[in-house]
Amino acid sequence: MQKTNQDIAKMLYEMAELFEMNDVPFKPRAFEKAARSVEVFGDSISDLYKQNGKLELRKISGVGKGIADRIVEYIDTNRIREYEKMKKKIPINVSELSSIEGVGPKMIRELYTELKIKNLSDLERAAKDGKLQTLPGFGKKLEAKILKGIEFQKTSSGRIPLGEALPLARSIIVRLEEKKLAEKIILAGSCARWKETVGDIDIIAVSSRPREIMNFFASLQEVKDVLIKGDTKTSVRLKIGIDADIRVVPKKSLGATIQYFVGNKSHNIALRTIAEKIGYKLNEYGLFKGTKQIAGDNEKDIYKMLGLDWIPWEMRGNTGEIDLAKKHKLPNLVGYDDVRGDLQTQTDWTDGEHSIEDMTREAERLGREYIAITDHTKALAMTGGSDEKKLERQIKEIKKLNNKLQKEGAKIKILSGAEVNILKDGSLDIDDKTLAKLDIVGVAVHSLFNMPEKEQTARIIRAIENPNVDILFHPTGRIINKRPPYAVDLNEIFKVASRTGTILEIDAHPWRLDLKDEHIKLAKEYCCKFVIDTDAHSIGELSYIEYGIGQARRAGLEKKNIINTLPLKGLLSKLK
DNA sequence: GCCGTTTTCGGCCCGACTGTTTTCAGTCG
Repeated sequence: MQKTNQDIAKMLYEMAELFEMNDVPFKPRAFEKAARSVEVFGDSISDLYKQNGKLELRKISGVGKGIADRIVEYIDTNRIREYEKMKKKIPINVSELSSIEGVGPKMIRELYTELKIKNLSDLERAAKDGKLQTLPGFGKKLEAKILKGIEFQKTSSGRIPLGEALPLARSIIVRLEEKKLAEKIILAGSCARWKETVGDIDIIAVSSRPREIMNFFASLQEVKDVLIKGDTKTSVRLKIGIDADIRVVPKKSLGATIQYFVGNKSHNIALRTIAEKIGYKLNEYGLFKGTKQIAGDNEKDIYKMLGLDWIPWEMRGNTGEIDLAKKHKLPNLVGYDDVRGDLQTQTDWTDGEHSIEDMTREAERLGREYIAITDHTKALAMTGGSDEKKLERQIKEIKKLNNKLQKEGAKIKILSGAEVNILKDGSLDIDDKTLAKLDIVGVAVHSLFNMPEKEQTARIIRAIENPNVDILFHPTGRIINKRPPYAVDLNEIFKVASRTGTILEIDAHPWRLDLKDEHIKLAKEYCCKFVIDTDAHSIGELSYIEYGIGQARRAGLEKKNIINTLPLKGLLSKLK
């Protein structure tokens, strides 16, 4: 089995913890840093090594000779001798134990040497038997905390989709604002970066009444447990299964705090390192020269003092954005108001909830200038998919509706389309004559998700080579936290899409977000064009567009890369 | 082990909070 970047990262993380347990200096940080880079690296590291050799691996930030050697050993032999040696000395399940809140490498070592605890069930038994509190440095509270952590881990799913976290975070913020305890409340963390899944919700407040905010936050109805409650910081566990943190800071530090809580860890470390090199110190209270704050009340000044352009929140992942900011080459990102129309929607003609007219009126209310109706086609029998005749009927119906709306003075225009199924051999389940009559033809895989990569890739390529096809819908088919993407060679797909002018969809539905950020980045390198649409099956889902724009911004897309930022006329000229 | 406006040696991000102990190490983000 080929090693994925995730596999490699996991191994490096585990080695970092083993070094830490053995009090090896500096190696833990080095391995952790390399693991983080590996985790977010765009291409397959196994492929990179096999195609271009070991030296290529040194291009991954934080990977030098030593770690490159170990990655190669892992890919080639499926094991790392040094890891196995350490593991033999301390034969315990480190990643399992350290996944418990409050349990770190030093405690794990203590637990093993004193009580021979090797895994989670050992730990649970010892805690329940009251053995932990007998150890030096441990006490009753710590034991109870560990038990709670184990209990939580059993019921928690880890990260939840942004589509669940963001509405919840926004609702908490609304209530904080209504309390009027703070001058300013800001949503930070991965929600602010529009990351597709969220591990915790971070909120920043500027207030002269921090105590009251801490109390109010800890008493929210969504809170299951209070983990930490201090003077300026409170951390709670939410019933939904993730944590939420709030931090109160003085106004003069607001920019620095936003910087600190929005950027991911890697981005922040990189910035602090830059600061240090030019004789400054950066923390969540500001940028300091000695003890003097030289920037901090707003973010732009901090970036400027570090010799960088201000970096949009979505891009802060230390994946090349800092270098672009240094060279003044950051992209001019597509804005949240730039998308003019929706190009994938389903109606009650198939599996959608609402009529074409209802969907159109809601789209107009949202400010869209056009909406494509793209109901499923016949191979998806369970959705009542359209055949050629039904599609012809729908085209007529849409014409009628367009006339009616125009008479009423509505600005929005309905486009006729379809979400056409790609069959096993790459042919489509609607004939070419009918496809040619539609304004928009999107194609998608809805069956045989488990085909081998080569066949799946060939299947999709044949479909997008059809001259009637405009868009490839949800190109990888993944459902976040539920269904993995099907095996497909995206490099090949993007190459062909670029050649045939097939537009790639960024499906904004928060359970899909397909293409995802790093795939968008890759497709951009092939000069592909994109569309951001909602895949809405009801009027409420038409507002999901912001999730897709968030992903596009994470990948550095500009307005010009996205065809539905064009007015209708311009858009139609780009379709086949 | 990594890295270089301190470039092949000598440093390595930084602060809040907790529990247990009484001055701080460990954990977390």
